[in-house]
Amino acid sequence: MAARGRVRDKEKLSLERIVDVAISQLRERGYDAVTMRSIAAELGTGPASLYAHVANRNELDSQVNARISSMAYVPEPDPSRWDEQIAEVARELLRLYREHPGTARCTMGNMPASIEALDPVEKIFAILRAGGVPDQDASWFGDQFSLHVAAFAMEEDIWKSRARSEGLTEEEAWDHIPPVFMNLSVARFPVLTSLAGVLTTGDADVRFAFGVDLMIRGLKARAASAAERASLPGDSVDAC
Amino acid sequence: MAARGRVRDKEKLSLERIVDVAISQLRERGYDAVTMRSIAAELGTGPASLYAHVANRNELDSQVNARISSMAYVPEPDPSRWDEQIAEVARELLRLYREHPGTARCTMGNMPASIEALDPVEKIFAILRAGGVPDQDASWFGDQFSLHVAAFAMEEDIWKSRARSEGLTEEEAWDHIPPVFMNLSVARFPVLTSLAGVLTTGDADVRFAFGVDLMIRGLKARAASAAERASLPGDSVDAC
DNA sequence: ACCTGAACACCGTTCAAGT
DNA sequence: ACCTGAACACCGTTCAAGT
Repeated sequence: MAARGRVRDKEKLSLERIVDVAISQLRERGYDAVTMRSIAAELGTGPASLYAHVANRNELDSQVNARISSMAYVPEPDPSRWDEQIAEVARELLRLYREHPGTARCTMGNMPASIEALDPVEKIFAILRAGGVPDQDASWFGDQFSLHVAAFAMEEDIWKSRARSEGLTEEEAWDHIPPVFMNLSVARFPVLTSLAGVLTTGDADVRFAFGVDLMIRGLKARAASAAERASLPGDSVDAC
Repeated sequence: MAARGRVRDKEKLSLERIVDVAISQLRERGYDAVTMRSIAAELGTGPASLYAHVANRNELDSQVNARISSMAYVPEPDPSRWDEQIAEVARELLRLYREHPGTARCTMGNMPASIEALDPVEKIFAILRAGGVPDQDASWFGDQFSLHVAAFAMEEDIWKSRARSEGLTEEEAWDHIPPVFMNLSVARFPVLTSLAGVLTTGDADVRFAFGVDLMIRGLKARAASAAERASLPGDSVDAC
């Protein structure tokens, strides 16, 4: 029993265990504090051992990204409410990034990640297709939508890390913002100062919902205007 | 003359010179190769000297971001074509990030940056206001729009850096993508495989224009629907 | 094939000392 | 106030050696 069950608590290294530890450390210590060495240490070995399972730090990030992505729940397509379903997916992805702080920074620059991470992507495109979104629009939307969600999560994560490293709570850090806009020169920033109140209205969730809403409404608007005349994305854009 | 003009070619350190060197190194070597030490070396001193002008690496990034942002040209508001003007601003910002590779990574997580960097922001809000966009929508749009543009530039920059570090040209790196989608299992990824052709259609500029177009159209669509009934951002979103 | 210890070539930042 | 040399406490990665 003793000679088997836990002779040593090293049960062989594997990519899976490495990613497990990486994600748990990401959550507990934040992105900057997780290193090859800290991961190796928790696994009871030296950093060199990790390189038998992962090519480098970038690939580790990519694997972390794949793991998080593969955890996303995406509903079966319901054509009558594809737009709400896309908004739901956005919230689900943000929820996952938040539940595993630090992982958003592994995502940016690592898209589309690995093949296992494509399952949720497949489902997102299934929803768009069920909703009748034209293939080309759906394709580009998937790209920009994923980027936007990841960027929001990353920015939020950096913001929180920074606040923490300055010894502030999130609320305290937030409280530093409104005065900045209030105290701007009215002569130099007439619009910004007049917007000061509204600029700092709404928490992260509201801002996120707004951004996602913009993209979904934009997609619908394109379909509507395509009904009149065939239009390319550049439409109002590559005129210049 | 010799005793004055260039006794030594160290003409006093300053934040300005440090940022100058940082940006020029960012452009030439890419984000990862620019360090406090490399900047100091080019200025003929040691890394410790920089800390008299900049608190830490994060603040240097923030200063680089401020410098780049302040270079953005934003046109005077023309109410009749505010939407095209916003698209122009997006292209101008992307152009700046591209002209100074590596700086996009200084921007993410550093918004809204410093006060000097707010001049372009003021002008963007002036265009939105001239276009009749409601204050709250304009405010949230400015936030999500800036994030989206910075994220696009950052992703592109990381992508290019990665390609370069693997000894590939951008074209070669791009060529690796289509086969990935082509060779997916049709059974597991029926939608993705059917979209393979269209997924890899369009270069970076087209994708960028598409994303920006979505956000602008979304903003207009919100105004249109607000005409019928007062609506909050959550509308189709915080139902769940 | 997998794992390891030790080393290499770096980092950002601090600090006492100089001017 | 600004600058410096030297050091501290780290990094990611490599490599010869072990199993």
